[in-house]
Amino acid sequence: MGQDRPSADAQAAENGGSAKVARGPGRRLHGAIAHKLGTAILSGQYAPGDVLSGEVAFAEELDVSRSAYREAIQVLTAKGLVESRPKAGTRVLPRNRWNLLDPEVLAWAFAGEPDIQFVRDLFELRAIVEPAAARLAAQRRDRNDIKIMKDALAAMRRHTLATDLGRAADRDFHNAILDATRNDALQVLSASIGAAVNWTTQYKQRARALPRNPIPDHVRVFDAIVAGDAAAAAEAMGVLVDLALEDTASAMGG
Amino acid sequence: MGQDRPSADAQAAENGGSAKVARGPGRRLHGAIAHKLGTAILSGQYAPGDVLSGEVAFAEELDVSRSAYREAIQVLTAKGLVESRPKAGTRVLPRNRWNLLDPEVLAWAFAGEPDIQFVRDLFELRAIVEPAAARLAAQRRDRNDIKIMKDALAAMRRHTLATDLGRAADRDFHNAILDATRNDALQVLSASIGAAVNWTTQYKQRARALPRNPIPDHVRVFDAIVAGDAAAAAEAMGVLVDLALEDTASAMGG
DNA sequence: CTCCGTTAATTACTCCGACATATTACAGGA
DNA sequence: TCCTGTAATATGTCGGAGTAATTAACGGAG
Repeated sequence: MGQDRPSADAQAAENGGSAKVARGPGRRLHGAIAHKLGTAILSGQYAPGDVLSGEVAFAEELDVSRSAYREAIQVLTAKGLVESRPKAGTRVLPRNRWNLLDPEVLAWAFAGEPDIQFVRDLFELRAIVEPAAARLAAQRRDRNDIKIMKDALAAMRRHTLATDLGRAADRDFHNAILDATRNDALQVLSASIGAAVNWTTQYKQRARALPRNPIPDHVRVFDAIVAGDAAAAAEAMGVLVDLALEDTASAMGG
Repeated sequence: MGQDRPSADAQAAENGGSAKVARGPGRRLHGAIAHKLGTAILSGQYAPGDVLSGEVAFAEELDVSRSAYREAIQVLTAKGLVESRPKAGTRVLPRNRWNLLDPEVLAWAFAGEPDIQFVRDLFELRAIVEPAAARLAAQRRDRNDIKIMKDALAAMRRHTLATDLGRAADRDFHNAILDATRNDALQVLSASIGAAVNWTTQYKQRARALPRNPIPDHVRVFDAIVAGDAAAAAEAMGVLVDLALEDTASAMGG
């Protein structure tokens, strides 16, 4: 919820010199510049160690003021993508300095062709975190958590996962589980990964036949959490993650 | 490594009006402003929903230019702490929008009195992630990984954990494990959490008698990884995390 | 010839003042 | 009461000037 989806703007290449940044609605100019540069870095267009052109040159090339350009650079710096030093210029940092779990960085990473290896890493992390979250949720959920999950599950039954409403219900269900863990750090982490991973499924085809009805698997997780059975909840969630992995793997042809 | 430790500048309060920002060496002005505001937000000095004074007013109050102030705000915006809209002003976002796993945000969170609940959340997350990392490391480590871990372990034996060199060796050991997982996302996550958690142990007293010799427990992890025994590696790492938890709990009086 | 201190050039950093834009709030009319 | 248009206000963007810091070149001493 609230996560801005990556807009694949691969058509913005080669305008023949005037590389003006495209600012969508509600997006400030410096935000658009950050998006442009961020996707360029994440896509490997700029490699770690590369130095960007000087402020004046680059700002002029993008046809924006130096202020806007600098504010964009501050954003990239805040996310660990680049580092600026007087005389040395602004250079792209090594990949292990990047805040790969930052929601915006994840969005940039999936704006273009997602890196297979990175997707694998994220799924691996998800397979570690999500079952543990379900385990905690089973131990700490209260009546209110259960009600929210129940409603979300009912909504999932009404609308299929191929619809927006269905996917929203799916998100609500998983968010309810995260809320029930009573762990802010886990919540933030899982929400970011979940959003990013879901983008991969939408990447190739949006509405295609799902491999199998996901409702029963969700119900298993729900029942285990309601029963307070931590082990069963973790196991059932593991199945759910594996299912999503298969789905994504087939969608990406891996 | 490379993680800047939070500098507890609690003395910077109440200067009687001239709230000039203190910029340490190597820290730009906008970075100092971001640090000041970031710690203020993380410490609860500004609550979610609060609106900051206008740009001109606040910049003047801090005795900095509007440009520098704005660049600092962009940093905070990039980390999900605040949101600025024309006419509405800049307001602090709800806590679940904060990028709590951002290294700088973690540093800000631990710059003052760390929130007990948040520390508990981080340890919980660590207890989930670290054993899993050890499991993967046991499956994927190569000869080079083992050599680095071995050297770090030897350094840990020479210098105790009470020394800087000893702690550096400890970091090297754990970083080597993370490298061996071959998972960038896991690496970034665990490095952030590990750094933050270590700050808590240094918070109260720096060099005090450790509850017990940590070397044997580290050796158990090392041996399991060398042997490629995933289950044993995860179990041994779990012990290590629990040990750190006890250590921190006693240090914080919980 | 090597090493070290000095100098100079380049680059980001900071400041300033003005204008543009978006959003809210208010007032007026249907 | 609700809707619409208008005005006020704070952020957003711009261009330029001057400062500070760091690197690299240079020159002299050993």
